[in-house]
Amino acid sequence: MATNTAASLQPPLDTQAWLNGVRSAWQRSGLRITGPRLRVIETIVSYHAPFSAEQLYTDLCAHNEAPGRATVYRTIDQLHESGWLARIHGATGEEGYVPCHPGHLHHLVCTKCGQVMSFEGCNLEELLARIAAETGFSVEGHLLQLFGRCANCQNTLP
Amino acid sequence: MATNTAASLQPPLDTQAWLNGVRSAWQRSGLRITGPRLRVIETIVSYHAPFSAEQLYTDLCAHNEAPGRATVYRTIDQLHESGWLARIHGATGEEGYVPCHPGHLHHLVCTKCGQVMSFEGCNLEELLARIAAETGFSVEGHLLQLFGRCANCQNTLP
DNA sequence: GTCACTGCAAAAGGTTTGCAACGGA
DNA sequence: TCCGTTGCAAACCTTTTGCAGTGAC
Repeated sequence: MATNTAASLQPPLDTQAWLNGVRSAWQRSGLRITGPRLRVIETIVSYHAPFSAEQLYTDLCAHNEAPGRATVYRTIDQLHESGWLARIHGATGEEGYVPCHPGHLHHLVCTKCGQVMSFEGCNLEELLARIAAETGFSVEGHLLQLFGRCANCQNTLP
Repeated sequence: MATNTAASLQPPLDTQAWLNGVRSAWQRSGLRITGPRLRVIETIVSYHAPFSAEQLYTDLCAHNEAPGRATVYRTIDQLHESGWLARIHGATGEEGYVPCHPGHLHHLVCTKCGQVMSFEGCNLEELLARIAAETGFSVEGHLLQLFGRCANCQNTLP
C-alpha cells in the first residue's frame, strides 16, 4: 500500500533553479515578467528564514525602485497559490512564507535561526487509516511541520 | 522505543467538563471569575466549529451584556496560553480556535462542517528519528493536523 | 480595601480595493 | 495595440494599548 516508505529529504533550495522555475511558470501561464515582480522574487531568495509580506515590502523599500505595497501582496498571493511559496506556521504562532517547488511537502524549521528544510514522504498511512477507522472520517489531507534546532544552532545558547 | 503505539482518540468535548475545568484552572491560578469571562466561555462551548476572535466578539454583541472587545481578546489569549483553547489551521488558510483540554493533542477537522476531533499519540518517532539523522537537526516538536470529511458530511455534495 | 479586571476609544498593524496610468508581449 | 500590471491612497479589518472606573475576593 505504501509505495513511499522512506521520507525523502529535499536538497536546500537552489535559488537559481527556483528563480528560473518561477519565471518559466509565469511564462507558461501567460503572466508577464515585469521589473517589480522580478525585484520581489529576487528579494525572496535572499532570505534564510520565513518572511512576512510586510517584512518583504519593507525590505524592498530599503532599496531603490521598490514596488508598491499592492504589487508585493499580489505577487506573494500568486506565488503561494501556484505552489512556489509555502506557508510556514512558527512554533510560537507567527506565520511566514518560504520559497519552495510545487508539490506536497513538509517543512522542518529551526527555532533558533529560522532555517527551513523540506521533505516529502511522511509515512502517515498507518496512522491515517487508524484514525479514519476510529472516527468515521475520510481523511483527505494533512498538515505536518517539525520544529527543532539545526546542526549549527544545537550547541549555541538559547 | 515507541511506548505509545496506538493513536488514542479523544471523546468529543464534554462542554460541562470543559467549563468546570476552565473555572477551576482560573481559581487555582488566582484569576477572578467574572461575568464577562463567563459569558465568553459559555459562548465558546456553543460553537461546533473553529471560531475567530472577531466572530466571538460579534456573536457576544448579538446578546445583551456583551463584554468589551478587549476583554474578549484578553480572555482568548489566556485560555490559549493555558492550553484550554487550541489554534486550528484551516485547510485553506483560515485560522481559528477550538476548546480543548491542556496537553499534547492533534486535531482532525471536517472540511465541510468544521467539526473537530482530537487525538493524541501520533507515532511519528520513526519518521522524526530518520529526519533527525538525515538533516542533523534535533527535532523538538511538531504540528500535525488532519483534514477530511466527517461521517455525516461524506455523502453530501460539496 | 486592594488590586485584578473591565470598557471605552483611540491607535496600531496588516491586508485589500478602486481606479487611472503604464508597459510587456 | 491590447490587456495585464502597477502605484497610489483610501478603506477595511483585526488586534493592541492606555487609562480611569469597577468589582471580585
